[in-house]
Amino acid sequence: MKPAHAPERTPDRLRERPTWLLGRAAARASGLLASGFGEHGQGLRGYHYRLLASLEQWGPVSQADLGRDTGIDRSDVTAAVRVLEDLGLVDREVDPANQRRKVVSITPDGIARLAQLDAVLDGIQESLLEPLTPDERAQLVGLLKRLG
Amino acid sequence: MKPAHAPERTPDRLRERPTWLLGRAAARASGLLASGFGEHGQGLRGYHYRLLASLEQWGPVSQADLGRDTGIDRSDVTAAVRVLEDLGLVDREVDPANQRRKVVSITPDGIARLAQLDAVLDGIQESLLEPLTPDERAQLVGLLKRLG
DNA sequence: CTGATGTCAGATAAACTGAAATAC
DNA sequence: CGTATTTCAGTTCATCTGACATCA
Repeated sequence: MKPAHAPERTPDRLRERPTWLLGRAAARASGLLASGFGEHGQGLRGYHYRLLASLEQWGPVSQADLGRDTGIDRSDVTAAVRVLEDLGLVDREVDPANQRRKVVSITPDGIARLAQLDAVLDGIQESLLEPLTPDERAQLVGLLKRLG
Repeated sequence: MKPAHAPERTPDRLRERPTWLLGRAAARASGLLASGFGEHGQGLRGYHYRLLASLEQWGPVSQADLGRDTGIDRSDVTAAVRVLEDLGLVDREVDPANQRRKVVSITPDGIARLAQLDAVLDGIQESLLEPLTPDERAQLVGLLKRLG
């Protein structure tokens, strides 16, 4: 009775909406990311990558600053840093000049792992942007940066 | 002792990554969406909007098809449709030709509500895309569509 | 029997909230 | 005292998984 389900019946109200398109693209990216990190990331997730990237670039900082730099809530930084510490990817010590602070720094293992994760991300990025030419990719990046 | 926290210390590894930029933009969009729908949506969320939009455009369908059209899992369709039904925005009846199916259709109230939500989304879209010119917005939409 | 459908119960990842202890 | 830091516990939203009874 019922005709076969049409493959593309996304409502027009969504089709052209930037909010929707952004959500779809981000969902695809995060799907790729989850499976990529699942295979090669050994339990690490987006939060961990962000923290390692920040530590590698900016050097040791307190957890609170780490949260500000990466846009991760302090309470979530706590848990993620503990994971990284247990894996030996970061060190953490109390700041002698301020006993409240715990200064986090990346270890050589952490730097190596960051490089691996970066390679994983390169692959993800490639498959995500595969439909676009290099020029278009740069265009997209430029436009997205302006939205920040 | 410690210098004031620099405002922009997003790691370079993230700054230029489409995956990251997409995530940030989508997060901003969904934040705007949550607050916009919170104020004017009377408890409705993204799922409900998507379902109403699909029903309005394509007419009555089974819940399973509704899920396929909107990219919502059928288990989530169940809950969302129940909410819409309780609000009188959709009707639901068992398909007489196929007792498994429940055919969902949008009501006049649902159509009116959809129009309201659409207006809310217009506002959200405007504040999200405010930094871009009309040409750039169209460019962005075009590029994002190609990623699907 | 196979397969589609609707439903439920629960898990997940990312983000946020509120409260507390500690140190400045 | 007021404020910053870390931590814990709990919550939200969107998404997904697995199981199950029903019916074609």
